[in-house]
Amino acid sequence: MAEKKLVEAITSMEEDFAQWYTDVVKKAELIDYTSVKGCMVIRPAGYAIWELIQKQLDDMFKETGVQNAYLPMFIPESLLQKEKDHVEGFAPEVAWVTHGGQQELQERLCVRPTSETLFCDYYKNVVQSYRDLPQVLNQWCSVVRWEKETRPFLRSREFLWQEGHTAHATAEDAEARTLQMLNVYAEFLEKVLAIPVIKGQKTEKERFAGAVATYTVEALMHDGKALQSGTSHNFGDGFAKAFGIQFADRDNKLKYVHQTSWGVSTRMIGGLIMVHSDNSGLVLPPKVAPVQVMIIPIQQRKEGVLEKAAELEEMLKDFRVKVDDSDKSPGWKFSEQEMRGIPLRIEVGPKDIEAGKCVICRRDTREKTEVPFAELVGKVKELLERMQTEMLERARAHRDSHTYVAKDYEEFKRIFGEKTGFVKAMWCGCQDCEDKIKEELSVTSRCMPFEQEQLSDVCVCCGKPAKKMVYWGRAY
RNA sequence: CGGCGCGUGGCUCAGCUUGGUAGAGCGCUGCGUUCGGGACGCAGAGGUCGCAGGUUCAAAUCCUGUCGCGCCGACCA
Repeated sequence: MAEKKLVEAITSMEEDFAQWYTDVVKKAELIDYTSVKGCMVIRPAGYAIWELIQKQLDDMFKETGVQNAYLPMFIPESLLQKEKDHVEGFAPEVAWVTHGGQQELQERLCVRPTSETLFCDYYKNVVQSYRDLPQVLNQWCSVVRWEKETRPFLRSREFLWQEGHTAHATAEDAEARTLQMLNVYAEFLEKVLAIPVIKGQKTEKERFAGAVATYTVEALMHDGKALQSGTSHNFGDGFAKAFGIQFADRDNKLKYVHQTSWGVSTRMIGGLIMVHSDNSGLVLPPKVAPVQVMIIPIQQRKEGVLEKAAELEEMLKDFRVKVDDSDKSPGWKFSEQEMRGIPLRIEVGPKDIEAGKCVICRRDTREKTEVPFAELVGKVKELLERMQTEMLERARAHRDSHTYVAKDYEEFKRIFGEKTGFVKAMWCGCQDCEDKIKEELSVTSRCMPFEQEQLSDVCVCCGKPAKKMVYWGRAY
């Protein structure tokens, strides 16, 4: 049976994907616009998702020895300019503070677009000996990048994120940490957000400003576009040299530290929406659903109905559960539950109470199950777990069925002309080919995956000997 | 920064061409009837029409300027 469209207020994704996205975000009450372009109110429903992300990710960080800290929001211009590539990368989009009250500042301050320079300035002071290493710090904060085009969660001028910054005694330690954090991101995205990712390295063209290597986790959205969902950078000793971060090693020689940084942002919430949601609204994986179960009483004014609903709520208190006892009609409540992406809905009315059971309806499949009250807790647990796994499986199946292989440029062009998704193709390693592909097809290299395949011996673009297999795609 | 579109109750918009008492639907408040996929009746509240000039007896409407927002490009998480 075709999917029944129940909510007229949401534009269908087939009709207009961008509008669908905006509708879902608004209807689920995740954000509200404000009078400043690109600056969003993250409403309670949206912020609760972020809190669940933060909590689970923060736990994973700490298991690897990360400590949290907080550094200032302002960076003096002179500090920002110490690392040349870095400042060139970010200068076009920084916001500046020029006045304190009425008085013009002697040195203007940039609102952090990222905090490498501040961490460097700090590490320069606290790192003296190899005994002070490694430094493994993270901060949860907001950063500002003055984007021209903005979209809720995907690209806002101020956004929430975490940025980890580490300093190590050796290049090997720094590289190991860079990859370790990338793996944490990949695991988090798959296990918690149910978003499958491709792990790999960015090409030189797509690398972070000032990094020697940038690793990424790339996800495929429902419309076939790619979303860079998390990055981890190895800076080598470039920043250390620019900022003078040196330590005395065991051999009593003065050496520069090797650094990394890694971050994910509220952008992941945008990914969550574009991977799982449907034409009825938001669909959330249970692990990041602020409300996992909504109990909807039917004919709630009849004696015993609300009492039963409260009883079920108490039985389910180990889950994030709520009762919708507002005086809206049941149909309204069903639609609300769906727009807000609440994984499970329990319907309970006089008929059920008499029969000693209730109805559970899954958000993702809309599958309804009748469950005796005595089996409710076990069934809810089972359904939430199943939903979490099946959402990942479905997303993976979608990604795999939208991943293509191209062996020559004609095929490459034809695929991007006809389809949307990832295309795996060989690459010679030169930026000219990347530029040409971007120019002609608006397609960029997403990453050189860790899992390499030898699809052919020559570059898909120029025909010269190939160095790497690359995932290509159109990106958000 | 270029292209397109839009600023009128909380929301979506009509009214503007041709100047003349600010409208509708939804939402909101109260009361009553309803309740297994966005129920209904009755009674209410709510707007200096983005902002600033100008034209006019009279401006949401015409003119000039300005600010802001959304979408699409280029650039970027």
